[in-house]
Amino acid sequence: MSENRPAEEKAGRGAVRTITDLARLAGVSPGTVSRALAGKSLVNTKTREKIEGLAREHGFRPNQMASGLRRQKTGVIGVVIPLGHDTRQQISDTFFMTLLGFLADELTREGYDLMLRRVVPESDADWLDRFIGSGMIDGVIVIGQSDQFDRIEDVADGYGPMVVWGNHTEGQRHCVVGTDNRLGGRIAAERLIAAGATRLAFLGDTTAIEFAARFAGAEDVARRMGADIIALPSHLSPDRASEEIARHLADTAGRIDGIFAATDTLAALCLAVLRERGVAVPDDIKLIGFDDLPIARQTVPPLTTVKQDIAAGARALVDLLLRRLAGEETESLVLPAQLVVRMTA
Amino acid sequence: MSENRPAEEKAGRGAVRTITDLARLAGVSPGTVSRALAGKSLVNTKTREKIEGLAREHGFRPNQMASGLRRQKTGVIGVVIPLGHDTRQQISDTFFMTLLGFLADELTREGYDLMLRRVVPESDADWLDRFIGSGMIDGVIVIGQSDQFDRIEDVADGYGPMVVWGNHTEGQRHCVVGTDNRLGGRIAAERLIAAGATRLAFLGDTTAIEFAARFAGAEDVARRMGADIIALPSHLSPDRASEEIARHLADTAGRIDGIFAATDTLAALCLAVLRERGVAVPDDIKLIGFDDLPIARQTVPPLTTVKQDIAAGARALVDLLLRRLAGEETESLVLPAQLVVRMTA
DNA sequence: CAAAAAAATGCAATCGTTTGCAAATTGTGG
DNA sequence: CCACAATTTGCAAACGATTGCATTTTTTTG
Repeated sequence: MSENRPAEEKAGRGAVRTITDLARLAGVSPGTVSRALAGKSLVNTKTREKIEGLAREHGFRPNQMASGLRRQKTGVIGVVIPLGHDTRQQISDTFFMTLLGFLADELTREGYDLMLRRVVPESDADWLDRFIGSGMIDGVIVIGQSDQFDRIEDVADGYGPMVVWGNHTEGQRHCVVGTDNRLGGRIAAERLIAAGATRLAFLGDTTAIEFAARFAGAEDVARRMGADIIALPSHLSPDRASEEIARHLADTAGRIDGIFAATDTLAALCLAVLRERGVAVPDDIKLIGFDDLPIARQTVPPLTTVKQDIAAGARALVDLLLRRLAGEETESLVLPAQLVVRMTA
Repeated sequence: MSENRPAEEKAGRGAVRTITDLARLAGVSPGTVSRALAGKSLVNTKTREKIEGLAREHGFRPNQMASGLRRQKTGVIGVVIPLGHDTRQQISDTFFMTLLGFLADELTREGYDLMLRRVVPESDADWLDRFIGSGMIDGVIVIGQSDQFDRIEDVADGYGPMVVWGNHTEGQRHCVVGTDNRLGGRIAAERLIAAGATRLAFLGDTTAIEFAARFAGAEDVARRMGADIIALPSHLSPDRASEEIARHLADTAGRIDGIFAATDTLAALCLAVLRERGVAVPDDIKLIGFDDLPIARQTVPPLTTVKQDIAAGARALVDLLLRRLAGEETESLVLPAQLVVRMTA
């Protein structure tokens, strides 16, 4: 398998590793090879073809590190997921993972690679600067503000190519893409009330800023419509959430008739607990989720929910980031939330 | 905010960007700064502290690209998901995403960064060599062999630091970590038959090698126990799978009484379709899944399934890769599959 | 066909860090 | 106080690709 290569293979001591090796083979200078491979117009067509042929034949690809160093750009976008509260398992949260999948698609399509980093801000206050300062990435997408709003704001002042998925707050300085959580909260509460509920509960951790906004939206409507609403804090990871939900439902038994869950995952869990307790949905308690993940369609009964357009979100994140990389100033983008009526409310 | 820095800030024309800038500030040579920051023992303790102090003060971090170039290692591990058949949406497949999450954890713990790449081998035959040859990664983890077994074998001959998640085949040359799919298939079929089923169906695309092995295992048992088994091909993405399952169930109505779904996702979908058709599970048809994803606990009734230990898989992938990076030869690792009995079989 | 313009190529510096080797500094023992 | 060893430092050459500028080659044109 190594004997069927002609002499130059041995002369070059094995494979063609650098642009200089290839230049030697082609009988030109390294500069010309570089230009040929980069598709620049300054190279004679015949020379270029010869070089491209040799490159293909020897499976040569220019070293991205060296290229990156010289050009001061890497072709890599960093994607970072800060695990603020609720450390464990958040990275496998379906919503984030779906968003990540779409981001991978979009970035690939634009010719960028994706460097994924999962950080725990509590034990690593420096997480964002470190990533940015590493010199490995041309820009960064932060998935979820978690409880790191202030730190992100700080960084945004001195670093342009950053876009964040999360909640938009009046007057903030970093560029954010996200669903209108407050609107979503209003939509959810309106639906619950329209379905006949009057004593509402919000299920989720309101220290997370996105969830706080959803809760606030629901409160707006409850107040306006003369309904009650209470917050039932809960973690996101299924194992912990299950117990917490069970406890909440036991504590509030008979005192609530409508639940707005912060995510579909929580709603599905809640549905299971309600079933165990023999509570009929939607007859005894109405239930509405958030996100419209695939699971919403598969619960029994299928989940009424507030849809976030994840694909559109990913597209927007990448689009805005590229614009910022090009030096443009960009505004934040707030995506609409949309009611999806199924069977639980 | 820019006026409260002492004079040297202006002298350096803004921030401290390179090791040379910092050297100037500290009054030493770049080499010394490099050694100090790398924690080498050849530096005087006092000098080191001074340099570290300045670095912290100015938020300086050495450029990873330059460092990588010089040291010929990047500190980055590539993770690539080939989307062989069933192109669309596979990257958001829950199983892969969960595995990816654990991989991120493990790699971070070992001090590596993770570069994620999603490829479509059909339109890009060169996917693996390109990634490896980019010079951006020290090693690669391939998630899922898809239909790219041969290409992976080819590459394995010439490139050491690669580990693959997937199915183990007798005599293969690349290092693989994966569940014993054939065993899993046997376990599933045994359970279905023990629950009283005799006319079995396997739901899933048997051109994917992992699924083929699961099917083969089930066939082993069916043959031995005198039961029938047929294969019902299906895509993985929920939208397409739903219709396909509906069609299959219509076609085979009354002729099967046990279904082995290739993944929990398919099983959950299947459960929904069965419910729509008014088929009782497990009374009329027994159903068993594969993976033991969170969703298996949340279906109604909860899903009996064959568990893969994803966390252990991720740990093994990283562990083997690091050993290979250190030049060790490593054997493939086959993880056991384990029956989890819930309500559907 | 010579001169000028255009195209193609080569040269060498550069990106920022690391590291082998040499030089300088400090410490030690006689 | 000197010779010599042990520590610290500095110097300069890498790593591999890119690119402004100078130089060659080719083409065009009067």
